[in-house]
Amino acid sequence: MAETARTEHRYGNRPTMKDVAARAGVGLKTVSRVVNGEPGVTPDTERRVQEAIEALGFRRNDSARVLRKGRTASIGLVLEDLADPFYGPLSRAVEEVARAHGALLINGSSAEDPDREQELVLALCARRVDGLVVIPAGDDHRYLEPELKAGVATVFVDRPAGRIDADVVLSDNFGGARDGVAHLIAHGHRRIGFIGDQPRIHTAVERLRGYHAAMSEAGLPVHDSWVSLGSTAPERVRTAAEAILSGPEPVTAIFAGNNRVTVTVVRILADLERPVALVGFDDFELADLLRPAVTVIAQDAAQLGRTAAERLFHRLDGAPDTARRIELNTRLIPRGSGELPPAN
Amino acid sequence: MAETARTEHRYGNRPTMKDVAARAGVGLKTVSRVVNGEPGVTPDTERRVQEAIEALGFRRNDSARVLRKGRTASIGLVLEDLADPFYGPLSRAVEEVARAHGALLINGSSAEDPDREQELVLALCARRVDGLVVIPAGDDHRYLEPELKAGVATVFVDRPAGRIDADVVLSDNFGGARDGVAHLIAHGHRRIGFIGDQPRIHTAVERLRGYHAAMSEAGLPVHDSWVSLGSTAPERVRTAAEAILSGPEPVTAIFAGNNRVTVTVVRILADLERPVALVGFDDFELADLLRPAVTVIAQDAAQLGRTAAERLFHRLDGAPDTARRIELNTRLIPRGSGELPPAN
DNA sequence: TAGAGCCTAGACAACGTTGTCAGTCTCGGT
DNA sequence: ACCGAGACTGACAACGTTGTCTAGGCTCTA
Repeated sequence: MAETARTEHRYGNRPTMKDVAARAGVGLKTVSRVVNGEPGVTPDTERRVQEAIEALGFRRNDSARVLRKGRTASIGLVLEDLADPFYGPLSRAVEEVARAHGALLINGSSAEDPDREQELVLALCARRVDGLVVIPAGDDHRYLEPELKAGVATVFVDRPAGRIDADVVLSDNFGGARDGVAHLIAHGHRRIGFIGDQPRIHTAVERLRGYHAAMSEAGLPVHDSWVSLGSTAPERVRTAAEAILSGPEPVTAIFAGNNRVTVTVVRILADLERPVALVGFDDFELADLLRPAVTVIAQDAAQLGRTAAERLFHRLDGAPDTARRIELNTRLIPRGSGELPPAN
Repeated sequence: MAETARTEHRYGNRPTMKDVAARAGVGLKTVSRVVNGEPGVTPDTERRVQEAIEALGFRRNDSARVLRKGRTASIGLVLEDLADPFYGPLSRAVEEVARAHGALLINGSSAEDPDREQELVLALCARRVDGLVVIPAGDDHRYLEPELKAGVATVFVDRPAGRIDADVVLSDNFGGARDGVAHLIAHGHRRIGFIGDQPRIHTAVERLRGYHAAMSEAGLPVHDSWVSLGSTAPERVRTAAEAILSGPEPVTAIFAGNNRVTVTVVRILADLERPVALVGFDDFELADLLRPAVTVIAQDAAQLGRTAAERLFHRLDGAPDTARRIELNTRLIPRGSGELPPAN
């Protein structure tokens, strides 16, 4: 009892079930039974084993367990940037679902780099995660084919998979953008700018498509110079915005293609004298406290994550199913900036 | 070449090195050598093996590898809430450092629940992560002793470990809060409120201590009703703020103990007629765009994460060292809300 | 041409766990 | 006293990989 644990291990080595068994004077398998709460162990034996576990500070090695059992009880999440506030709620939602299914979450940021995405995904597969939730950076996911065939459940979120048949959970980017632009039109705007993310990115293209749809449905022409797709770096957005706002036919309203663009545009408009209307895709914290408060097309990031993760575990729980495309609605939240009338 | 892969595996099973070896007509170990880029393989043999790998869609099973090698090349990060914008840059920074060291990041949210923290940490240990970065929720980490002894490098961030000797990386919470409150005092305030997080949380207590220090250094009394520690839920903060602002001796300025409190307070002050000065601990996006822009004590979350992760890998790279406490400076960013004069 | 030395390759054990199976012990019924 | 049933328990193989060790073939030199 007061006897201290003495081990013969090299430093850094951890006690194994074998060590526990030796100390408790029982067989290896009995320790395994105790550790896993399997039946068929006398209370007395169990107590001895528990004491040995306690004394040695034993902790089951899940790597070995995984090797034996085949399942890792962990899922991987690959997204663009952990630090982006849009992905916070999403990953949290995925984590909650994973937790509810007793799984851990391993995640990484692709930094919007397809090679890095692939590297990460394959590293996760090598770890034998049971499933993957991927917000794709690249547009060709054929490299995943062997993994899918091998049974790694995979769900894509926010953007569809490229050249491969897989589940995907999306927001209605087209419809959301169309609604947002239509909202500006309804408030009298005729010249509306669009500043979006890189054309490589599916959401950017879809939202641009929504913009064009709204304009054309209203019979409004679109001047090439009103549209700008590219990096969301503040400098790039600033340049684009300044061009759009100062050309021969300056716009009276801007539709911002995502939260980062919106924030930069807000900064720019704050320094401007004439009011320019603004609707942004993605809601963001404090949007309601700005003056004017920012009208947005909100998508429910947490719901995206939750839906994807649930779909994932649904697959893991057996139900083999054909790939499905789930699209979530967006919601227009009028707050002021999108209701400003045009100022010529 | 055009021959399709035919396998005898049960569905869901993945090819192993043995399968690859059989197909390539070589020994198991040769496959291992090719997969790991070890020398001593003829170009011709290597090609045959590569073809077999390709054809079968083989991917090394890292679980087995880990079991054999002892290191998992992964580290765990336990924080309070992935969705909290404060932790985004922090986890991203940890991830970057991990990546630079070829390690993956496994993370989870403790939801500020000590039991859940322990559960998570131990699950990570069972996975045999090489190291841990922990933002503690609890205040007793003796449960980690066997792990530390077994060589799991551990660094605590943002708050110190409880009842255990371990590395910790902190912001200067005391100094930062003192500076912030002193700033308000310098602008003429005498009655200053403090709304902070739960007293269980180290940072909350330290910041409160800073508040008291600044007040006492200025020879100002502190009325009990001016101070409120508790949950950061908006309703709680709102109640606290309303009490502080409406008592017999209403405050003319508020020091908000963290970003969530600050945001809620901003909302409340926006509905108020009389101007109330505000300094918040933690910077947040768009703080500069609010009117008035919000003066904050900024801590560098990314730097916290980076420092902690680097310390972790430093330990993993051999250097056994005594536990160290690293404290990072905070920075006062005056933006307007903290420079408002008192309005009686 | 024989022997040394090098390069390539494979057999085998080990990592720590779990599933299978067989052995021992106890107890109750006859 | 004996047998069968049932409850405990442990020996052993297997999971897929890597480290060690040895074998075989080749080249090079004396």
